[in-house]
Amino acid sequence: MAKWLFKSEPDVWGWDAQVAKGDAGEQWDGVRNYQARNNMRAMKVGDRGFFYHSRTGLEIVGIIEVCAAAHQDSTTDDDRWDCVDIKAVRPFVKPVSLAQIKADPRLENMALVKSSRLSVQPVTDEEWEIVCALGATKP
DNA sequence: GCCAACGTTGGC
DNA sequence: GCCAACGTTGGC
Repeated sequence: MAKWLFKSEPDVWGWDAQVAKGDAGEQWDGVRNYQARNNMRAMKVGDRGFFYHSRTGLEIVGIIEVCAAAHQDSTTDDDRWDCVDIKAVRPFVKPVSLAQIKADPRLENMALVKSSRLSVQPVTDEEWEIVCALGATKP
């Protein structure tokens, strides 16, 4: 099962808003970047991902699960843009900050560090385990 | 709020 | 198909 990372500015759409949606989840709309879209098209129901707060927060705050495969982004009529639905699984016991990730040599190749502007990113199984351990949270 | 890095657009 | 100009993102 593949692992991913979703970035959002908490002022726009944060972890609390995601949790409030419950198991129904919410579409991860508004992505207008081909690489991010392609990542979403590669997702399968049941895949898990990290939820990262960008700009304000700068930390991974929880784990989400993909609950619907890629479909048309309903916020646009442009059929180039797809999105998946995700739901909150559990919060991190200890949020993992960007500074922590940058300081850990095992995580130096994370897309979060290397391609900081990509809003939907793949995460390797190894990175997944390390970050969950840092967050004191069950993967 | 600033600005560097990146992606996209559009003229040629 | 190149590349300059522009807009957006996101760390600081």
